[in-house]
Amino acid sequence: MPVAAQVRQRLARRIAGEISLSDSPGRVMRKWREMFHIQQIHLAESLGVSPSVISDYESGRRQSPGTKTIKRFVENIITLDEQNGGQVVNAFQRMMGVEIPTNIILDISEFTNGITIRELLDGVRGQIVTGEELLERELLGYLMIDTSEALDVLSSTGFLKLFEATEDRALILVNVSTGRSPLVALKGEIRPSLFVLHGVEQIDYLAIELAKREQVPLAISRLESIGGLLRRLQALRKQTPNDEQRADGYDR
Amino acid sequence: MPVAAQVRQRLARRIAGEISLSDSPGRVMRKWREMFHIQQIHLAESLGVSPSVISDYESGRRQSPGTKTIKRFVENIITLDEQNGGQVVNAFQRMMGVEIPTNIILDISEFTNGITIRELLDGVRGQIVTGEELLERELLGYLMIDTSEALDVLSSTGFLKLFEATEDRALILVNVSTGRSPLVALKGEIRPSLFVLHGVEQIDYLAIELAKREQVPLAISRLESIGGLLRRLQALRKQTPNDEQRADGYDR
DNA sequence: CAGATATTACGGTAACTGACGAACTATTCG
DNA sequence: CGAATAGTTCGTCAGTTACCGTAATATCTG
Repeated sequence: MPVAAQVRQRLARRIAGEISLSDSPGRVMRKWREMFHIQQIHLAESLGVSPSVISDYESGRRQSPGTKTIKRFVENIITLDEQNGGQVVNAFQRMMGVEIPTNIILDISEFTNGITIRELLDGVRGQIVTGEELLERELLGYLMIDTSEALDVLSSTGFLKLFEATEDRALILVNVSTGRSPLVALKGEIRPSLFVLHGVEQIDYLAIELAKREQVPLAISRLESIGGLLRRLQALRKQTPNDEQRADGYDR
Repeated sequence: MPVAAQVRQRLARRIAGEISLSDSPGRVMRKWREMFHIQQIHLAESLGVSPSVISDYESGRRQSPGTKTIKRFVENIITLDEQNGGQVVNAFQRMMGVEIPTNIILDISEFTNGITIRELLDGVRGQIVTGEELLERELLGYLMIDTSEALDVLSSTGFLKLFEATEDRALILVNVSTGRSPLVALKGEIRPSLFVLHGVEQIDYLAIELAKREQVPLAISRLESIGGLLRRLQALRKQTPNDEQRADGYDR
């Protein structure tokens, strides 16, 4: 089996398993649909059903969807992403080796055409703290994680693996208190090209020192909400859509 | 989360995912029930339903079981095994790191109280080919794999990992042609305590040489069918049942 | 081959899924 | 604000699931 198909299958099994074992399958379905940046309408279209059906599942009106439904759901979200250049599947592929619990992942994507650190920071209203000289470096994607959750479930080697998995990408840490804990895990050679902290009141001096010493750009975002951050990241993803695949008049 | 719970969860997700994505969920359910050495009657009892219900699922009368059903099914087979000493879950735990496709696994279990190589060979009517001096070594479990299938899907490092995962255990290879291909993969330090080949007409001279050189006992089984082999292995598993858990008069 | 054990096949029924569509509510943006 | 966009709610209904129980088969084991 080709590698791509294998990754696809592993991811599919993972999602399907999570849905089936959940006490509220609908919530998990929603989580994954959102992780794949797919709207109900587009998913519905792809499944050949009315959008209200998706909403009924996600809201829990249907409490125990059958395997056929789950299978169609999982295969469709993955296929839709693949048709879109595999931005999410490919990003996940890097995570697969790491065994990261998906509940710490708030958002993940590759950029179809890389964007620079400067462009990303402009997009999310981020202020660079250290590493100004690297603003023109290209980012291939980003990963946004829930730091407080991650600190609970990840060991320091877990963080290290996360850093390795985000090589050449931006690691966006939200729900950060001081920034110290994640940054101290920074040891290996392979690391993200950019750290963005969100939700810090008082940034830790050691975090800044470490970022300087380890030569990794560090920025903070002072956006109000995580939702706003997410929306701005979406806008960056969309900047260069894969036009060949778009014949239906929609501009996703 | 304790390690045991994590293994349990990973296995549960895997099974649930496989069921949900299958075109015939019932067949997959049967596969796993059998892998866990649980009878329909006992599973039904544990689920609080009539045995015909299980049969209906497995035979495919119900084509798209709901998540509730899948969840209950998966959790019950795992719990039943755990109540029984975790013979299968623990055996699987060693496989988890290896990422072995489950379709090559025909049977897997730990022995609650180890048995010797001699006892196992007596039980399955096996004839030792080389390694007579090691007949009194203890085996902690066994793994039975479909060799022809394994040769298709496993690389030689895949085999090596399989060998590592069966340290102190018996590796029973069925559908073997000459025994050469699996044995040549034998290189590392960590390896099964016993190879049993089933279905060989003419055992390969190189296989014997390798087993001798690598000091690993090699035996062949001349039993008619794989089914017979499976049944005899069952008998060995049952030899020392975990009596405290048995208050219902059944002798599983 | 008998007798026990395990599994299947199937008719029946209440509850629920899978789907529609129309009306409704948020949210964003010029 | 008003339109556009995204998602929700809900009545409705045909088809299916989830379950039972019983009778009919397999499958072992002595």
